[in-house]
Parts: sequence; structure tokens; C-alpha cells
Amino acid sequence: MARSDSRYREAFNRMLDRCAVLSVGAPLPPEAALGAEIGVSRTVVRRCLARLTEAGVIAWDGRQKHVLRHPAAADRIALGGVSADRDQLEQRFLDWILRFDVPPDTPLSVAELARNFEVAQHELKEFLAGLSRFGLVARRPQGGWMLRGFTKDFAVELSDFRLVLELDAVAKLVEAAPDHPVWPRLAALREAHHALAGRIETEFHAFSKLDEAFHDAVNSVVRNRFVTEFQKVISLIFHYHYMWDKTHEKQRNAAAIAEHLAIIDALEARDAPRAAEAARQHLRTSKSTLLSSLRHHDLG
Amino acid sequence: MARSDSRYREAFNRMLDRCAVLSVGAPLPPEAALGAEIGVSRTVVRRCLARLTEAGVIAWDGRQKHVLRHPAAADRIALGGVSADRDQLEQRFLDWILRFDVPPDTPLSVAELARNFEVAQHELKEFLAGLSRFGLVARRPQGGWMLRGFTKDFAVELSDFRLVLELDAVAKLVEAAPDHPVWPRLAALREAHHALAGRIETEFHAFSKLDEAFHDAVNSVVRNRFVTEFQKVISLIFHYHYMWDKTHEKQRNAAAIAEHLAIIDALEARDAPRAAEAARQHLRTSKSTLLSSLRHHDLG
DNA sequence: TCAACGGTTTTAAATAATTTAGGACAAGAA
DNA sequence: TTCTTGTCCTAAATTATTTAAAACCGTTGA
Repeated sequence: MARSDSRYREAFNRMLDRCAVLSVGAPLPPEAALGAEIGVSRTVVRRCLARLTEAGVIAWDGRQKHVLRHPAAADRIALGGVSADRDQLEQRFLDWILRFDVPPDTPLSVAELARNFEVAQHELKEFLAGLSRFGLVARRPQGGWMLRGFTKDFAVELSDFRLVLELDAVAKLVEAAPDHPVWPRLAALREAHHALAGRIETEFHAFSKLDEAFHDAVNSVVRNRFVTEFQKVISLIFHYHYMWDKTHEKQRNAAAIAEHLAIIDALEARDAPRAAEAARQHLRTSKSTLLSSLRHHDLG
Repeated sequence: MARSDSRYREAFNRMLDRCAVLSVGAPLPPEAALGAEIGVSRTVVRRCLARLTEAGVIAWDGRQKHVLRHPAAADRIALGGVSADRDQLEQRFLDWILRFDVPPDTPLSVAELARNFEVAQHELKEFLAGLSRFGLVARRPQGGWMLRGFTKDFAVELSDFRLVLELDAVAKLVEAAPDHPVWPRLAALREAHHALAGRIETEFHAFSKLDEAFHDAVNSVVRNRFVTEFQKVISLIFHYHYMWDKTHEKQRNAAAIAEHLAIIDALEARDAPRAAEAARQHLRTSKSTLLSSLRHHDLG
């Protein structure tokens, strides 16, 4: 009928813990102090105090409140299932779209999705509203939501946008101070790339993670909330598509490693034009890989 | 108690119109056909038919349904106030923040905002969820929303991001085909700029709109949903700040006109480096204007 | 005397319940 | 057989209700 009282339940248990460390007969701090301590409003504190009184753990009369006995395990109240946090929803949602290859223009049922992901409907709606800013989903005129999906257009525009952002990052990186923390990161990445190149015959699957780490490092020099927000989506999408398209995976990954190393070389040489050109080349490859993986999906 | 039936009300009135053009005794099309015609589901159609029968406008028995009399004006049902559309909400919300200079870290009351803007609470929540992707608002841990607001950091990051997008647009524009529709637009804008420059003593306020039109034209060559989405927010924010900061407005606008013309010159000459440099110069000015307007607000 | 604390009330946010709309399926008429 | 309607089920929109937060005010005790 109404909202859950999990906030109260959790607060009550924490209040029990609070009483456990006090000796019998000791006074409790004022309501406001307890609220601040537990991170909850006075209203909740008072509800908890009332229950503690009822359970005989404390005596409470106005300002006089002191511990009567130490709380037992039986005094605790069970709290409902832990709700999954917000960030995970994003991961799981994109995972669902990409892994099950949901086609574009699919109507999305908020009710069904909320059930599957085990989140409240309004949370999912909020999430979709956020995604709609990226053009990944849209509202339908009759109501409800629709997946605009990973069409060819989407992939092209995403890749183009990524190119713009990443070229900017590369340009900034070349100008970065010598003591910038990105340089050790790049050096470590260079080693990791060389190491993987040596084991490419057997471990080419490990490249996907390395790719993510590389682009993350490059973009780390750009301190911009808009860029950061986009990178999250971009990296997820490219990450999954890497895992998908199994055609010539070994060759592709070997080539990508070489491209990454070329970028690192140019960056460490502080050669802006060469770095830009290397990045452009790599993203061109990336884009065509993304597009070809979409074509495979269209056909199959 | 439940959702509004405005969809049904509107459909009913349109159904009346539909009957009015039929002669008395004529049969009505099947339910599905009516639904398609009016753009509504069969459920609604059947509700309307039931009411029409009750009102004696039609006779309805299974497949037999025909007009009994022409509908009168009294048959219509009044429909509730027209709900404002979604796009306007965005405008009005940003308008509110900027015009009333809501400080950063203000808690936003969904209930109050919904009242003021005369929209349903959940619509506003959806909207806020969308904005949170741009980092303009954020959820508070205890629940509710908070305006992160136009801090200095926000302005800097926004300007930087704008620079990245716009330099890309300029680069693309230089490469645009000679018959691209952007060229006539730029030519018209050049005239408009010259015209305003002549009247700058008295009509410098008109520049804000011209600025918007100029940047819109430049960005029109980039066909990218992500860029488009951002431009909407960017142009709104810069637009309002132009209107605010009244210090040296005339000189600033005159200077900006010159900067715009320099960009147009370089673009029409297809001189990529010069165009980029001119754009960079203009956006630098823009950024410092935005920042100084924020400083004024901090002090006052 | 005043500052801190608690009682009370007002208001908002979260969420379940309720109502309307959409769509699927089956049965029946043409 | 095919189109149409009757019926039912599910989902989305929207309100109502419950919980939480916060403001206000009186009172107590140092």
C-alpha cells in the first residue's frame, strides 16, 4: 500500500548495536544526536525508541531514557532483501540488450523488465529516462518505452562521437606535464601489451579488458563530467562487441595491439600529429569492427 | 484515484465528428477501423460506442451499428486542461534555474516544482533523471533531488566540451560539399550580422538570438544524435547567460559579431586552420563571458 | 535566562493500488 | 474461410497512502 519501512528497520538494528555498547542504566544521547549518528531523521529515531521501550530494552520518559538490559539477538528485526544499487542496473541492462541481441524498435515493458531485474518499476523508469538522453531508448507516443537500439546509424554516430572525444584526449595528453600520473600508466600498459603480444596465440581473449584499460587511461587526462558520462556508455558497448564478433578475433586483436603501441609511442614522443593519426587509424579499425559485427547480427 | 481518461474524452469527441458526416441510418465501420482512424485502441472505441449508444446517437447491437440522429453540441464532453508538452518543461525548468539564479546544492522539491510547473510529479521526476546524465542535478542519499547547479567547474567543463564539439563541426563544415544547404544559411547569417552591426548602437540586445542561430547553423553539418542532444542544453545555457550579464553588453556583442564574421570568412574560404583558430578565439571569449557572469552572481 | 531538547505538525518522497488503455485470442457471423 | 466482435489479460499512468524529513514551538534544566 505504501513505501517500505526498511529505513526504519535498518535504523532500529543499528540502534540496538548502539545500546549494546552502553552499560545497563546508562543514559542515551538526545534524539537529534542519535539521528545524526545513524544518519536518519528524528522521526525514525523516535519510532525506534518507541519500539525499544516496548521491547523493554530501554526506559523512555521524555528526556529520561536509559538502558534497562542489553539487547538480545531476538530483538533484531529482519530486513527485506537488499535492493541492488543503481550502477549495477545500468550494467545489467546494457548486458541484457547486447547479450540477448534485442533488436531495434523493440517495445520495452517496464513491468517485465522491473520484474526480471528485480528493481522497483519507478527506478527502472528513471533509468530509462536517463538513457533516453543518449538516444538509446525513446518514449512511444502511446506511452511506454521503445528500444531504439544498436542500429547501423547508432553505431556510426557513436563511433564518430568517440573519435571526436578521443582525439581531444590525445591532444591533451601530448600536452600533459611530465609528472602527470598518466605516464606511468601508459608505460605499464605498454609492457602489458608486449606481454600479451607474446601470448597472443592462446590468450587473445584477454585483449578486451586491455583495450578498455588503454582507452580509459587515455581519457583519464580529460577531467570533464560530460566526457566521463559518455565514456561509460561507449566503453561498455565496444567492450561487448569485442566479445561478440569471433571472426578473425586473433588477427584483429593482434593488429589492435600494434595500433595501441603505435599510439603510445607517438604519445611518449610528444608527437601530436603522429599520435592523432595513430588514434584516428585505430578508431577507424574499431568502427569497422563494430559495424561488421552488426552486419553479422543482421544476417544471423 | 487513477489515471485520467482524457484519451477517451478526446476520442469520443472525434467520434462525434465522425458520426456528423454520416447520414442518419448509415452503418459505422468496424471497431478496429475506427480505432485506426482515430488513432486509439479498440478498448477506447468500444467505450465511446457505448456512450454514443447511451446518448441515443447510434444504435449498437453486435455488428449492427448505425446512426440514429446527428450529434448535437451538447453531446460533446469537456476535456480537462491541456497538459504542457515535454519539450516545454525543459525550457521552463532551465529558465527557472537561470532566471531566479538558484544556487548550487539547492535541494529540489519534486512536489513543489511539479506544482509550479503544473505537471505531474512523475513527469518531473523523469525529467530530472534525464538531466542527471548531464550532471546538472543529482540524487541525494536520503532521497529527493539536488541541483548541482552552475558552478564554476560546471561552466568550465561545459565550455570545454562545447569547444571540442564545435571545432569538430567547423572541421566538417570546411569539407562540406559546395551544394550543402549550410552555405546559403551562412551567407544569410553574414548579411544579418552586417545588418546588426550597423544598428548595434540601439539594437544590441538582438544579438543573443543571432548568436544562437549562428551556432545552430555551424552545428547543423554534424548529424549526430549525441551532439544534437548536447547542443540543446549548451545553447540554452549560453543563451540565458548572454541575456544576464549586462556589463559592457554592447561592446561584447559588437566584438562577437566581428568574431562570427571572421569564422564565416574562413569557412567560405575553406581555410581549415584559420577557421579553427577563429572559432577557438570566439569560444574563448564566450567562456570568459560565461565565467565572469557567474562571478557577478557569486558576489551579488 | 537561554540554549538545548522533545512534542507536535506540516510537508514531501516513495511506493502500492487502482483505473484506463492496449493487445491477444477465441468464437461466431457473413 | 475471413473478417469482426466478445472476452480476457497485461501493462502503463496516476492517485492514495504510508513513511520520512524537517520546521516550529513550548518546556526544562543548567
